[in-house]
Amino acid sequence: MDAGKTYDLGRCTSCIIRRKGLCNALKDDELLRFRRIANRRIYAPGQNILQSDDEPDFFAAVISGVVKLTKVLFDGRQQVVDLLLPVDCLGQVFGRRSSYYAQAATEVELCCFPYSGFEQMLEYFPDLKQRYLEQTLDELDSARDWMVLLGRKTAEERVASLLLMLATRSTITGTGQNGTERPMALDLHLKRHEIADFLGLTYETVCRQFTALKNKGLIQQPSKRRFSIPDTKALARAAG
Amino acid sequence: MDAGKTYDLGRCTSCIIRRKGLCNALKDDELLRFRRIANRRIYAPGQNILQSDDEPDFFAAVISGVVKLTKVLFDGRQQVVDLLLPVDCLGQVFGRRSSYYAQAATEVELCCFPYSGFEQMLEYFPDLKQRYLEQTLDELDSARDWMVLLGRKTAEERVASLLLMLATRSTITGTGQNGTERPMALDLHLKRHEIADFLGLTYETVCRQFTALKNKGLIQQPSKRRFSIPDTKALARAAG
DNA sequence: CCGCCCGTTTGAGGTAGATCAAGCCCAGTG
DNA sequence: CACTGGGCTTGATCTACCTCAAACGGGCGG
Repeated sequence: MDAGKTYDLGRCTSCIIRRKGLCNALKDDELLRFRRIANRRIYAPGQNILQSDDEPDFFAAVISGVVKLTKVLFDGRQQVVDLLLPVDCLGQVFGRRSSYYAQAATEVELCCFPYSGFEQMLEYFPDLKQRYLEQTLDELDSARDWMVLLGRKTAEERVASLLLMLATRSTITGTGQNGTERPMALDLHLKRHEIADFLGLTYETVCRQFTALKNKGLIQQPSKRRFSIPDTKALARAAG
Repeated sequence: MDAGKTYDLGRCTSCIIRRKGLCNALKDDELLRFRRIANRRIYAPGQNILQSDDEPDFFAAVISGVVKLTKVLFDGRQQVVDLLLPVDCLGQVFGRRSSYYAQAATEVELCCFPYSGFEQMLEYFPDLKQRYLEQTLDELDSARDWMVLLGRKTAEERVASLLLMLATRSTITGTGQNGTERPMALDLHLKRHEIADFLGLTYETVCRQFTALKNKGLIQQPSKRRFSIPDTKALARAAG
């Protein structure tokens, strides 16, 4: 660990994903080299990050905000295939080209690396590649879970699943310091229309399911975008 | 390449996936070591390869046949999340546990490795890990394509997409030696019910869409399980 | 403060696909 | 050969969700 020696890691030191993202696979001295090729970018809500036919130019980690990955059919039908939250990664390495659109759903801050540099780092630091592999395997798992949702769940189950997933991941929640249940909460920055495109529904249906869940007492809405989940288990049951 | 030297690679020499599977990342002398920990298994159609709650015991590559990966909801609703064809891999590395069922859809031949051995090999041969990473990224891409199908495509588009996908992958086709179009064909070993679970439909709907596609002349059925596609472009259009 | 616009909600009616229910085909078996 | 059972096909009806439409609400510029 090269104990005692310190490095000027600048913004990396205080970076909120330092201990969770890909870069956690790197020791401080290694990170230094990584940092040299990194630069941060900010995107406004709704702004495009990648077009389907763009020349790929960078690989990035999400630092804050939510990025929507969508695919679109010839006639405009859209499907959101992933929501990237802080720590998640974005970009096609190894020259692969597949047609996503990446769009900022909220204000988004990215930590970007040019492809070539990132690929060299993967080669150079086996732990980094290992980490990236495991992260990819996780994404594959959750994509498959989502396939179950899209193929087999009812509208209500889909909405419940989404809320549960977001509440679990975006842990605004105080997650009971004693480990016990405690109402979870989340801020929903997605429009009804975006939610619909993620769940394979129309926005009207999403709307109706929201009010249905509220009427059943499974969710509450203390403020405009804040939702809270009084009974996680019950919502999980409703989600299948 | 250690030219001139030959190794007793036994069955690996003639293995049909040697040049396409993960093991293609290994040189002959490396493969020798790989082979030592491998053993082949045959499964009968319908036989379970992995249960959701099994202790994971091996990692495997498909040599022949089709393996169905399915997830199932508490009340029995099923979703096939992937079809593994020759070259594809099966198994959860790095101690990850996620609840699939893997079932032989046809007679299946697997090339199996104990987890521990396989993980050591990954560590030891960077090219192997690289190859595995790329294969995983490919699977993620196709999972996402399938999400579009499940979330946004009509029944007819789904069936057309499946046929197209299988025809493309299982290349029975003579793919016109001059590169020109030529009717593609495929053998369908899946039951209507399994197809339905892959497409997020019921088997009756799948049935109706098959006859609809036949009536439109988009597919033909020369024999019981053989299908042929007279005009690939037209079917692709119907698939979205 | 008004009015506009964008997103949301709610209603009424239509439809793709699910569900329920018969027959059919054919391979395997006695 | 008839019998049986599993899978396939087709028909009739039902319904969850889509579509179309109208009203609502609140943030923002003038």
